[in-house]
Amino acid sequence: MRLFNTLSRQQEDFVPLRDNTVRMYTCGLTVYARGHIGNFRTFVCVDVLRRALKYVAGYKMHHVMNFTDVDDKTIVGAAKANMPLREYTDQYITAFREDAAALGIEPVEDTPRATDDANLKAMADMINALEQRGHTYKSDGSIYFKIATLPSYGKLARLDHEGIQAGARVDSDEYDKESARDFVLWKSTKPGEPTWDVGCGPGRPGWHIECSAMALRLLGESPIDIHTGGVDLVFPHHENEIAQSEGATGKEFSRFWFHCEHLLVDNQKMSKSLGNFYTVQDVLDKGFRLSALRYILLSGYYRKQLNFTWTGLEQAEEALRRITDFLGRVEALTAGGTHPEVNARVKEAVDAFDAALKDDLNTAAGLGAIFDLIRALNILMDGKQVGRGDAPEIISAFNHFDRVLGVLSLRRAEDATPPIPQAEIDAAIHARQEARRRRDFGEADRIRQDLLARGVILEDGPQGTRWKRK
RNA sequence: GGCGCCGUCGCCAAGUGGUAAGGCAGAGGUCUGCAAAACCUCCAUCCCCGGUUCAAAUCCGGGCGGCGCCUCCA
Repeated sequence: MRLFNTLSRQQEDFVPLRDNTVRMYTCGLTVYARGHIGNFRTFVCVDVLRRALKYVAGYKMHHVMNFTDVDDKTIVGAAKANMPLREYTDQYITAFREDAAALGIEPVEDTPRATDDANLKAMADMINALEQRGHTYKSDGSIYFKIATLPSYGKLARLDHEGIQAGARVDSDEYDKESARDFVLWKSTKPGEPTWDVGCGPGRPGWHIECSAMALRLLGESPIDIHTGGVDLVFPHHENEIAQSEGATGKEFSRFWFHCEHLLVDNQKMSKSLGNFYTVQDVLDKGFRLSALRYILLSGYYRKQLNFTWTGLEQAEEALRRITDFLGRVEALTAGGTHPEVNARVKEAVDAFDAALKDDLNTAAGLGAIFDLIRALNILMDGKQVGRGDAPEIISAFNHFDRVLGVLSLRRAEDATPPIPQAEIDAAIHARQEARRRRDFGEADRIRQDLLARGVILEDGPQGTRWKRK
C-alpha cells in the first residue's frame, strides 16, 4: 500500500510495524456541537483508509478514535445549557455515532473520551515524564511545554519558527507563557470550571495532551503506525502531539501521518466558526440520501479540496443509481450457464480496483474500474452472454468493492425500507398489470404516476415489473 | 508577509514524459403501449506565455486565478 506521509511529504510504502496489525489513531470530534459534513468528509476518508487496509491489503486493525469532551467550547456550552459537562457532551457523542452509522462508517476498536479516568491518568503520567525530562515549566499553576527544549519541533508542519509570532496567538485562557510558541499541557483550575487532580496538580487537560496519551495508552509502545485527521490539525495540534509524545518517550510517535483535505462550500472552508456548514440532517431534509453523500465524499482524492454542491449530490445520486440498477439486472438473470468472458472481465476489474486503492487511495480510479466493468457486462448481458451461473462471481466482486467503499450496502439498506408499505406496492403493480392487459394505458400510467409521486419508480422488463425507490 | 496545495469537456473527476479513464448532463439511434432502465454512436488536447525533450496535460521558469495553514477548527 502506497500512502502519502505528511511527515516526508511523499508517498511511501506502508506496512504495519508489528503483528500484521495496523495501529491507527484518528483525531475525532470535539463534542460541543453536532458534526457537519465537512467533519464527516474526514471521517469517511479515514473509514475508506481503514477498509482498504483491512479488505484490500489484508491487515488487522487496531483503530482508535477519540472524543474531545473537555475544552473551552464544551465547558462554555455546558454552562450555557446549565448541564453537567459529561451530560452535555454525551448528547453530541450520541449524535456523532448516529450520523457515522448513517454514513456507513465502520465502528472502530476504541473510542476513548478525554475525561475517562484512565485517560486523565495517562495524561498526568505523560506530563510527569515530560517534567522529568525537562520539557516543562509551570506558570500560575498551569504546566507548559517548552518548545526550545525539543530541537526537532516543527518537523511535521515545517513552519518557520519565527513565523509563529508572539501575541498573534489568541489564548482565551490568558495564561502566561515564556514563549508564544509554547503550549499548555495542563491548565490550572479556574472558578466554576471542571477540574481533576490525577497526579500533576488540580486542573484540566490542554487540547493536545489527550491524543498523545490516549494513543499510546491504547495502541501500545511508540511508534504507532498511522495517525490521521483533517489538514487543519497539522499545526498546531499534530505538531504538538509529536512534541509531547516524543519528548516523553524519546521515541518516534507515529510513522505515518495521513491528512484529509477540507470540504468547501462556495469554495470556502466549511466550518462551524464561519457558519457555512450543513449537517447530515440538512442533507436528508433536502431530500437526498446519505448513500449519495458518502459517494460524493469518497469519489475524489482525499488530498484535494472538495467543493460541496447540491448539483454534485444529484450527480452522485445518479452515478449510484447506475450501479444499483446494474446489480438489479444481474440479480434478475434467468438463463443458465457461466461464461469465461465474464470471469476475465471481473478479474480485470478487481485487479484494477485493488491497484487503484493501494495507490494512496485512488478512489476515483477505483470507481472508474467499476464503471468499466458495468459497461462491459451490460454489453455481454445484452448479447445473452451472461448467465445465472455468472451472477455469484459478479456479485462477490461488487461485495468486495463495497467492503472498501461502503456505499452500496448503505444504498441497499435505504432501498430496503420502501417509502410505501411493500404490500401496497405489490397491489399497485398487480392492478397496473391488469390495466395493461386490458390495454387501459390511461389507468396504468395513472398508477405509475401515483407511485412515482410517493417515491416509487416502476420499470417494466421482460421478467415483469420491478420497483425501486426514487 | 511566511509556508503549502490546486487550475483537465457544461458540471464532477482520473491520468504526472509517449500521444486525454470514468460519472452526470446533452444529441442521434435500438428496445418499449408509453415511459424508465439498458445498449450503440457522438461530444476536450488539458488557465496563459516561454523553455527542456524525438515526444509534455505531465518536467523547468514566469504570469494569471482559486483555496488552505500560520489563531479554536475535520
